Amino acid sequence: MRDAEETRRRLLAAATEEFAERGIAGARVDRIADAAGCNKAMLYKYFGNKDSLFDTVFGESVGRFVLDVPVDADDLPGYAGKLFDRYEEQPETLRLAIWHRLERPDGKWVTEIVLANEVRLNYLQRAQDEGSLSKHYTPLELLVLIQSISTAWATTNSELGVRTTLPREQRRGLVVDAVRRLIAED
Amino acid sequence: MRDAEETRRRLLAAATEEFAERGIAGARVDRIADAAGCNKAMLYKYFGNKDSLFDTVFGESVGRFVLDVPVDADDLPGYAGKLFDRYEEQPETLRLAIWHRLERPDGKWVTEIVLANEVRLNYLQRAQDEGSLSKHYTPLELLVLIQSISTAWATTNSELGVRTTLPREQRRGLVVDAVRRLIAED
DNA sequence: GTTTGTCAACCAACCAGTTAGTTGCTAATG
DNA sequence: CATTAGCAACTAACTGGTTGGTTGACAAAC
Repeated sequence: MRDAEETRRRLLAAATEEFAERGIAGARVDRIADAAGCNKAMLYKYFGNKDSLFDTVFGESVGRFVLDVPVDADDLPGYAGKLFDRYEEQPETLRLAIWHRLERPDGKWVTEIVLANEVRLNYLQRAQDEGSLSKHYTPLELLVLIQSISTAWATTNSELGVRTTLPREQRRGLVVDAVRRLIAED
Repeated sequence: MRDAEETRRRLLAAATEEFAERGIAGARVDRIADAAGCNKAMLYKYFGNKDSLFDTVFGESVGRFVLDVPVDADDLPGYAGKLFDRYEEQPETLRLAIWHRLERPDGKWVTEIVLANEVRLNYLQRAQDEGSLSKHYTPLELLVLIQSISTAWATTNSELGVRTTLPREQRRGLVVDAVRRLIAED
């Protein structure tokens, strides 16, 4: 106890879980403080208010994600597979991103995402210039396609009930195969 | 005034807009009643409570969607294009579906979706049996892929800033082309 | 007169954010 | 070493406003 850094970390962890599960409007500040085993006033001291707490949570989440899954322009199917793995293992990242998109329509751009996108686009552009990557799609189009395909299973409505019927390895296989097909030279 | 059916319809329309924009937790019952030009009491009389109002809104939304965009197993790229058009023209449907998935984790299955999926899967299966559709992917896999690709632009983070830079026809073209590539016989 | 639709006012619970006061650590002082 | 002043970490209790949901009085239609 009485360790500011540690308290801050516990609050952030609790907030990540709460926001990922319930979103901004659904999250309860009291629940976060309780889960972190400390008082609400600490939360306001360290993070200002609910909204900026979410911003911090989301920023850190994106930061971790970018570090964990660097783009590999010379093996996009493999890159898509790694994205899939990451979304399977840490679904909070994706949930936070979706909450952010839905609940912050006019929200300013998150610098972490802007930078990550620039880096990715540059890599893809270079790979195309070097001839190691098909030019059928532009870098932007590729990014959009890979992003959506790697999250395809996670964003499918539960009524398809696939999470139980199809094993993870098979779902991963689809993601990798689809991206391979898209960038295949004909 | 004094038209029960009309009042109900106005409430439903207002609720659709409110829920699509703010989700279940973020929606405000008073705002819905105000926007419908009637009193909160009517809302509770017709729909019971906030949650079941959302259920009604979502069910009707899915129903309309299914009627508007019937599956065409013999022209999946065209089908994906029509899905894309529908998501562009009436984004509420997709937003409601996402809110539903996020805020109703343990929610029972929506019968409208279950039925629609069965129909779609059957069509795809039949097309494969008849030989008019590639068997590279299973019907389920095809459905998941088409779904995710047709919503790719709508679910991309705003930081790519594509909504302004790329014209709609070009974004549509990507969706159609990607599906065409996926089901092409090699 | 009875049924049905409408509404303002109301309520208890809840919620984000604040405040005034307490606790425990540390380091300067003697 | 013992005392204590200062300060950051922490807390319980409170506040002002909001929210989902209800009620009872009234009005229109039949």
